[in-house]
Amino acid sequence: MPLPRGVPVAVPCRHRHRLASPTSWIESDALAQCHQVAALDGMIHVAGMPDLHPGKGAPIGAAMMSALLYPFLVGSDIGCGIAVFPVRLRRAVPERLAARFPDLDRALDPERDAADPAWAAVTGDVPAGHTDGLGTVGRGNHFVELARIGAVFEPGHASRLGLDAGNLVLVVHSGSRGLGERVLRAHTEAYGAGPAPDPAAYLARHDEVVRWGSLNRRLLAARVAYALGFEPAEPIVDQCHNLVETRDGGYLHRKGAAPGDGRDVLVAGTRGTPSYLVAAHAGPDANHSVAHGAGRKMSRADALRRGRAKHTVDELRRTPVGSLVVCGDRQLLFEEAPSAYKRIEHVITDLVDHGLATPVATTVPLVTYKTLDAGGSRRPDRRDGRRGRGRP
DNA sequence: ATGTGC
Repeated sequence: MPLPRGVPVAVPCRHRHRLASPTSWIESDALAQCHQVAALDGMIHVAGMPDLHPGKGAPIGAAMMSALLYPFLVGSDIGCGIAVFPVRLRRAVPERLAARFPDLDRALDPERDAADPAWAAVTGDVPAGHTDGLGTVGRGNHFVELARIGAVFEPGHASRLGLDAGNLVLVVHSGSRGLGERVLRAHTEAYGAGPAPDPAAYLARHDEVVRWGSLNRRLLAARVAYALGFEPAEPIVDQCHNLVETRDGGYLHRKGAAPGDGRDVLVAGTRGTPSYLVAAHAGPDANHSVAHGAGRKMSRADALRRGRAKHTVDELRRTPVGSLVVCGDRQLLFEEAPSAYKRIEHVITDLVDHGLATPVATTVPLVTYKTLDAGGSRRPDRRDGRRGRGRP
């Protein structure tokens, strides 16, 4: 089948270039990355989501359809996704619940933690036999969040999901904790950024990693459920936004783009603003995908520099919606500040305006767990908030 | 987003 080259980039956003206006802007760097990807051998169609932003070599917030499979387009965190679990708790006082959150930086050890009830989430074998890091949330933009259903836009749809205004949910955003990185590295060491000569072999390992990511989100939810005192349950939604799937005889790569073909997706806001549960109905123009979150507006370095000038640690740990952010790492707190992200409302408006999704309900944060660690080799606490590099 | 190196 002959395939076109140098295809156009469809960016379903109100604004196609970096703008000074506070709407969902698209950085020119990210757009340039889309055009680079569009020029790859075999590329058929590149769709940028409203949360598009620059990544390492490939854009984040993009769905890329190609006749050839390019592992680097999915990146190292294969299997990363967002799941939403029902929470049956009577009262939800953020301070009390934050204090009861389990340590999600510490892996569940099959031997030492053999008696932990959260293991019930594992039915069958652990994919790839990979028990390292099981039950940990990771870093970066990953989080585990107890939230309350806020606005309900589609009551019928929400009820079918078992959700009504005021209900509590647990939102889990986590990936494959190093396992996907191994799979990408194995390819990259042999073929660099080139396509997979044996797509089936890559896909076999990739699919295991995707299953591992989903299992780990269930484990995280189970750990939190037992610690907070409610029964673990199956997720209401669980969509992976870093993966490749076979479709129409080609390979659809999603990098920070959620499957949008008739599925329900949680589009993550920030640690301090609501997230949106949407019914996605994206067609071929958007490569059957929708945004996965608010999308970074600033690089981590910029967010750190500007955040330190603009925010105090206290105001980032107690947010405008009244939620608490459990984050021992001050640097991460600044990097992940709500002001480092686009406004989620604009991303959702863009999805709606382009007919890609219908908002069902919002989830409003109560407690967001990021990490208890103070961060790498950095010093745990410095008066001025500046980071030392390494210990004395 | 990582594990790893300064």
